[in-house]
Amino acid sequence: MTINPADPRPRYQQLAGLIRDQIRSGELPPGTRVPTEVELRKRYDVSRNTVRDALEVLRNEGLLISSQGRGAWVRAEPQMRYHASLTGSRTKRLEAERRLDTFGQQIRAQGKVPKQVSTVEVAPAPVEIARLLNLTEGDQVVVRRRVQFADDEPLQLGDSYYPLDLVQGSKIMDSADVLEGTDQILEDLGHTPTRYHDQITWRMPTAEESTKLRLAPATPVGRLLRTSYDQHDQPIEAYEVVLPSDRHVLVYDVDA
Amino acid sequence: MTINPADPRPRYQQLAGLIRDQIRSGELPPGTRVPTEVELRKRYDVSRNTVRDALEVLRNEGLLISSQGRGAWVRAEPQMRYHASLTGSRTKRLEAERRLDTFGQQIRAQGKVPKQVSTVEVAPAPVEIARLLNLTEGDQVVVRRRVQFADDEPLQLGDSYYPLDLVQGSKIMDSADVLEGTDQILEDLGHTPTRYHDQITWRMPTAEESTKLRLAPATPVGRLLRTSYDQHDQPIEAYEVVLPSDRHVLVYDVDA
DNA sequence: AGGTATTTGTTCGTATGTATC
DNA sequence: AGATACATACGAACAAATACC
Repeated sequence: MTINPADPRPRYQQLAGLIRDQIRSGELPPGTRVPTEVELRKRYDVSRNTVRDALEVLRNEGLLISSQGRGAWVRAEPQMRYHASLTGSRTKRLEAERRLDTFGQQIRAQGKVPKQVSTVEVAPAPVEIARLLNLTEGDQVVVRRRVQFADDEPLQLGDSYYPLDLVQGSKIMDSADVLEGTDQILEDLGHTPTRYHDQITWRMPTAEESTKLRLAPATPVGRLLRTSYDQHDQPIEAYEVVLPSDRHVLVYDVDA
Repeated sequence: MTINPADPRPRYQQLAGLIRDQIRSGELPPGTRVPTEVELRKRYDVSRNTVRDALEVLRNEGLLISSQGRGAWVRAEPQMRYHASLTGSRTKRLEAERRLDTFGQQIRAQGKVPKQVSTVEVAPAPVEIARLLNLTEGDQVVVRRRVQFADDEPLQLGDSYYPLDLVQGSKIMDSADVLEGTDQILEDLGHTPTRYHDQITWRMPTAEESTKLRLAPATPVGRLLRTSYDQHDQPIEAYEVVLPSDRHVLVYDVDA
């Protein structure tokens, strides 16, 4: 594999393509060191700047991470698997069917130490949330915001919204960690979650998210917006999680 | 506002910051032409390459669009959103994921004209696909690749992989559009899809995806990898869709 | 602890190509 | 056709961070 001057694509794009293929094929597995700029320069007979342009393309695709004085590496695969749902007959309910809220258990199951920093406030509902919870824009909601860590690495940002009159005075309004899980508390209040409605989108992070989650450049985030309904089919919670692409996979099992 | 050599940040980052602020403040509204590289070079007294590095940063953030011979502009706001899966009322059925294959119906339902360009080939299975289909790496699979459009706007890239001995000689190997849907054909072959296993990730697009999907810079893509299982719980298809963030929302309804 | 080599990051200069006006 | 503007590509030098002895 070499750079072909007759190829209509620019050299740096060709080179980016060659390296990308090596990553895809497994020839350069996640975590591997990429040859240095000088080595690539020799191997493909282009200038160092052209090598740099190629690597820049791959950095922007999120395939590589580089750091000054050390080198460049193929970015590692996501570690955290979210079994967001597990339904149905054949698989009955495995332990995977858990509220995302019970974050600690999922992290411990993966051999890591969970930590979270929570705040609770009462605020007017944002439009989108109000609509999901059948409220009028500006109605008060209780917001629990959490930054969640595994082994002191930030993993995700999770905000839960509850209609104020539903949870007023309950433990949910306590910013301390709720060990039994918020679902249990909702159930104690007479609202058992029976179904979820999930909307998944993805985008580039805001500067704030970037900081809080310590994101590498070119790391997009996923957004899972889950609405929970109780036994009367009333919406009782809207849960928004922001998930860095390099740390998560969402998994759904669905019956046809 | 000028570049300050004493500032610890590199010049191109400073310049990117200055221009970014002008965009944020509305001084450079969406759609406005950005000064040419040569003008910026004079105004801020840096080299043209440094100006280019700054503009590159902003292009990667999605704030600018440039085109050769014409100039650079502040990017205008995005367009339409497409629900990759539509949900109606609440039902037990997980209608979240009707087959994405029945692409045409969904598009027509939104008053748009569907179109798709398909190719079919037989190729060795990539590692990840082989694993999902219970094959050995390198085993042959049939690959149906589609670029799907709505009103001549590209919406998504969808590749289906089938074990070769399962579909050999069937209509699936015909690159013509399969009007009844590939699920129907699989059923005719004695394999009824009964459950799906979905994995969702997101990342930055490759240059090729960017071109095929006509993506604006800094538009991340979602990737849905769906494995279908038949009545004997044998994997019969792996389906990979690449979905631009500005055109899709994934929706799942899940029973607790 | 200290110094040197290595490696990526920044910045300039320069030339040429290609698309657009 | 000519001018303008962005794109590609090379060379060069130095800075900054890291690794190694």
